[in-house]
Amino acid sequence: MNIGAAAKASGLPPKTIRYYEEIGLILPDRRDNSYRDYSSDHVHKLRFIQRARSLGFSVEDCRQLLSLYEDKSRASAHVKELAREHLTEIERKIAELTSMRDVLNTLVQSCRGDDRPDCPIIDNLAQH
Amino acid sequence: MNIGAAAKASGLPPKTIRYYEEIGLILPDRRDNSYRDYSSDHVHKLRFIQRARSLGFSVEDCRQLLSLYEDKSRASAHVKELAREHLTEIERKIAELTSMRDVLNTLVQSCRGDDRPDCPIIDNLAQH
DNA sequence: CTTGACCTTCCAGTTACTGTAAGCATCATC
DNA sequence: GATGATGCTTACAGTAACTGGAAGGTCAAG
Repeated sequence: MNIGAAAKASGLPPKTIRYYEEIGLILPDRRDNSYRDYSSDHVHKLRFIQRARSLGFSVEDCRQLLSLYEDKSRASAHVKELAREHLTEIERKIAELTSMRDVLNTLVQSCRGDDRPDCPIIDNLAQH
Repeated sequence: MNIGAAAKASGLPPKTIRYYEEIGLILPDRRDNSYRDYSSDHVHKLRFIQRARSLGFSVEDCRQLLSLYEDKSRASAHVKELAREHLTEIERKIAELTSMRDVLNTLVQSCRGDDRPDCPIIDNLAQH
């Protein structure tokens, strides 16, 4: 399967798939014309990565997850540990963004937003 | 004031302050010995930026905000608009992360996490 | 006069791609 | 067989916002 077809099948852009090859994540075969050749197993793994990425796992996490996926005898505790660390990190980000949102919301609410120059948002930034 | 002192006063690392000079955000004076020299106004602006960055504004947003801050006659509507766009973006990110968290949470809950190989987390990544 | 802290510049690395350009390969059509 | 449209190849540059490190100049204290 050419890279274009693999892209459609996996939901990833060709550029991204080439990038994954460059960093040694998914290494396709090559045809005589030097075209990349993706098997259904390759595509399966690409989709695996696509899904993990959509859950916010880093590419290095994906590498780990793939190798855990390959290792049919590994303990599920290992996977769970990775997922839980990631979950913790996501929760940290949510908390950070939520706190930003609350402050910003308050500031935006308090600004009249008319043609006059006085602005509680700028004032707040300036005073701290 | 040397960069080290400006760093302490603004809460930003010296490296970051140099970077802000490099991109033309805060341009300090120079002494004869080529040391950077920060006035209290410079430090004030550095703190302004630090605060805006901590609310998640991009560096380019900070540039805009600084120029709005400088322009004493600009309409507050202009500032509010910028803040509201940023707020929208933050809310989008929160929604995205929350959805990731929910899925991950479910998966982590459903995985026993023992020494056996079967793992709903990996299964979920693989099946999609 | 030396030591240590602080300053300088410059270059490379980070994350995960994305854009662009120059140039083959393939395929459908005439 | 020629042609034009895709699709493929590589290689290089750019993104955001720093951060780390190396090599070397400056300054105050002892």
